[in-house]
Amino acid sequence: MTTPRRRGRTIGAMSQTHEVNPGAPGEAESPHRLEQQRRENRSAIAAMGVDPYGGRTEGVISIAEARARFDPEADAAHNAAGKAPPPGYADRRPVATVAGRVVLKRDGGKLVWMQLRDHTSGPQAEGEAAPPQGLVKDLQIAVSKADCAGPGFELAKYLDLGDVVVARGPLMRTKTGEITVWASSLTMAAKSLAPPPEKFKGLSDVEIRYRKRYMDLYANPEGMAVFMLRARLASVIRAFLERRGFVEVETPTLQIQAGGAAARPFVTHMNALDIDLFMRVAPELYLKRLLVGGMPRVFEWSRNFRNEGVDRSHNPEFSMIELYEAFGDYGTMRELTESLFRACAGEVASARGAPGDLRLPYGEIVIDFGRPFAAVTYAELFERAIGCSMHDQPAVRAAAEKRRLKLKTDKGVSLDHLLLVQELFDEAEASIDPSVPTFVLDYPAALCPLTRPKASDPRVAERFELFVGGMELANAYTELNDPDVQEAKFREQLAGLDDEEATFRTFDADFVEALKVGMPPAGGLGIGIDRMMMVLLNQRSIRDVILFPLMRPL
RNA sequence: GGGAACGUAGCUCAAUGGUAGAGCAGCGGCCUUUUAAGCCGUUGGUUCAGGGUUCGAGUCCCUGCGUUCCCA
Repeated sequence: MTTPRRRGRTIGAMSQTHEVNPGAPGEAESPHRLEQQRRENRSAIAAMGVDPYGGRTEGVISIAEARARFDPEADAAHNAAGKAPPPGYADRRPVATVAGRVVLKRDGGKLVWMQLRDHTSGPQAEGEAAPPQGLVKDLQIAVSKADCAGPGFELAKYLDLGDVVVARGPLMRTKTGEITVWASSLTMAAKSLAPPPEKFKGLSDVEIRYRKRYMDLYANPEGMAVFMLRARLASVIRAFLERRGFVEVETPTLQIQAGGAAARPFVTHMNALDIDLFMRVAPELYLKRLLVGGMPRVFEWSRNFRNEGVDRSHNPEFSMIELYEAFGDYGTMRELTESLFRACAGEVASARGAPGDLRLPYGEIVIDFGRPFAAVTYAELFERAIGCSMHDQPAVRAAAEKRRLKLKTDKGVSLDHLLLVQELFDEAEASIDPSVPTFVLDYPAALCPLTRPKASDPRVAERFELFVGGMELANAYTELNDPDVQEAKFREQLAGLDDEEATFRTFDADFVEALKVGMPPAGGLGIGIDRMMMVLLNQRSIRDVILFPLMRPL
């Protein structure tokens, strides 16, 4: 067989399996010319006897690991030995096997340079101190005609940007100072038939980044860094909760009734039983059943589904940590929340290379998770922002009028005092300093019917919300455990529903049955994980912390 | 739900209503220490889709599709 000498030249008489595939379906749309050229290069590689799609490979280490293994002394000794090493000289340079995508290629004739990227690496532009947080610089490999065994050198000539290769060789430093794998072998792991994004500017079209995350992750390593860190934070959260005795459980995602939150559910249908089912909007009512059963501390990493709008801080499916602690209350939840955020911020600080510095950037601001979180009661915040007591009914109505809020419902019914308070409270929320994590405590009892009122003042419920970066990130309660009170509140809620809401909100009789069995007093907490990640990882949109956000089909 | 902006080569972006361009990628050539390698040559377009105005539309108007931002 003739070994191809130059890339791109048409290869004749090939018997390999990876020739251009004329039998592919959809003949009407012939491959793009760039894809066609890559198919030809694939054929050329196959003609060398190299499988363009590789196979099992032992001993591959990450690029970060390879960089860490570089030994300056062994490299210096090797250089000192010169081209004619003295007898008895042994090359002590560590040998690394690395795998990655070819993101840059410089063909110098008989010496081909490439930059390999994996999940631990990214580009380091001139003048920049380091690649994005948590990543090392892409690793250079050199493929020399003289030193690379087998078809490796010829293979290098035919590689396209975006191909995945495996290189093995000693770790050395070039005379310009760059740590490099001087390849003794080079094999193919995957041929990329798709034209790659711009090699320097990456992929900046946000729509393509969300729709084709597989391109985004390698073209924009800062995105990779976000998702790798998100995964580490998930581990931190689980470890934190387990250390405190919480048990991770899984409860139904498909529910007969979508309870636990006032949100519009997705509806689906089960054929076998011929019933409609709802995707859960919250795991709450099942987790509380577990407290009844005797599990003292439970949490669920819950994917919730809410059939509502999509914007910068809402995706129809989102992750929430929900947890319940028997014999706790919203005070124990507050301590837990603050400690958990601090633990996560600490992990981010370490990844940023500044362990212990919990001042994390978020857009234009810096959020300090190291200082004690601020706390203010609902009533105080209301009065400070609106200028009157929330209990002063005429003043509240006047404040609402002044702000041209609508004072009547669509049906012309005059809005109740507490609803006006609630409307005005949006303005109070907006007045919270986004750079200071702030607990808002003690909501009006009438606004949270599933929460236990304060013994000292039944007008307020033992509930808090945590605001960070201008978003509500957490919500906690002292849970109601009196079945009769719970049932009455449920019925009261249902009575106020319009016809549309009533179709998917029904009375959860079994949950009341469970409370009759007896649920210990408990604190409950929900944390919006995606929003929490936005704040910790400095991402402006929820779509930047969700791998595959919902996109309208094209 | 209301308002605004954007959609041009594989990617990143230009183009007063008047011949659709550049950089990168690609293709051909040279090169064994390159660094977004370099040098010479070169290919590549249904300007999101569909209507309309005009002698002439990437550009102006309308509708649709998609995305982003602001507001509620």
